[in-house]
Amino acid sequence: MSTLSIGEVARRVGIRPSAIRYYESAGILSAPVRVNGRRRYDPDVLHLLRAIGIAKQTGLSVAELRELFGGSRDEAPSAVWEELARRKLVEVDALIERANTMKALLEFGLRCGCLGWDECVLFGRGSPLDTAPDRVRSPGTD
Amino acid sequence: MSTLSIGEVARRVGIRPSAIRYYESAGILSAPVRVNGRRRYDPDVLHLLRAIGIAKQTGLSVAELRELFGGSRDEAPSAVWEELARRKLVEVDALIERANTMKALLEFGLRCGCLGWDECVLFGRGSPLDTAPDRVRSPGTD
DNA sequence: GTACAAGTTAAAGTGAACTTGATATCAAGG
DNA sequence: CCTTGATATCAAGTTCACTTTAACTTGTAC
Repeated sequence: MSTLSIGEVARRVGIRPSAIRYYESAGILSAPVRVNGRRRYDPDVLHLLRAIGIAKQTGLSVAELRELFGGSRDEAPSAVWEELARRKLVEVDALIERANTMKALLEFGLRCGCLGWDECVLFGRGSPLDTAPDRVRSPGTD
Repeated sequence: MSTLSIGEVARRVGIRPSAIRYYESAGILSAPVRVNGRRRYDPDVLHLLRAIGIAKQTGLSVAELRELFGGSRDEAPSAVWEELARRKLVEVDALIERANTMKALLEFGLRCGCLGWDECVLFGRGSPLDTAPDRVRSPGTD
């Protein structure tokens, strides 16, 4: 029915209209129907925007969002799409692992009551942090 | 022993010397001993920098890193520190949940072979994305 | 019909997190 | 002695992801 204004959509997903226009200009969202020049959205866009929100929060860049969500969505996922999705899946797994490490680190810091962080086993030999770094999308690590 | 040069440290943790100087100027790292003006690091800084790396990847800002890691580390965690750590723990849990949702989303997209994403149950009624957004540190969502 | 809220565009501005450039210092090797 | 390479400082530049501003059009309320 394409009944939602840009303001409605923005309000419902908790972002600003300017962000929606930006996503459109960035090729993440396809241009919606217009009535008298105003964008009119189908309610389906709410799901898409929420998916985009999740993806952003799990570390995907706008460029990656375009690759993942920018397709016309009128055809089945392509081989290129699958490639990216598989790569991203690996990275999301890595993120979950690091988040769990961070959780352990915070919990230990809260629980230990030790003589300062210097003494924490988490920062010493045998620490879960003692392994080589293995980062996701970290800029300037070339 | 404070035997590592800034270049050595950078190389070992996989970041650039400029990042280390930046962390120092930002109050995340305390200023190390200097020999002839050059920074000399104790190997312990490697653990700290790896912890900082993990924290950054789980969404903490430089300001938060300063609060968490910027202390002198010569005293036990303060009440303020505990407050922040507890808050961050909740956010990290939320991040893990969202990352799992993203994982499910990607796996579904890879597995479904449906007639385009429009048809995916993930984007329709009853989707895990159908719930209200609940974001962490999202800018401009005021 | 007039005011006002909400929409439009293009261009410029913003904040975070570093990086880069200019200039200078210093230790070691040939 | 001189060049090389790593380091130092400080200011300015860069990238990303939006937001804000300016100038203008529309739909709705009074």
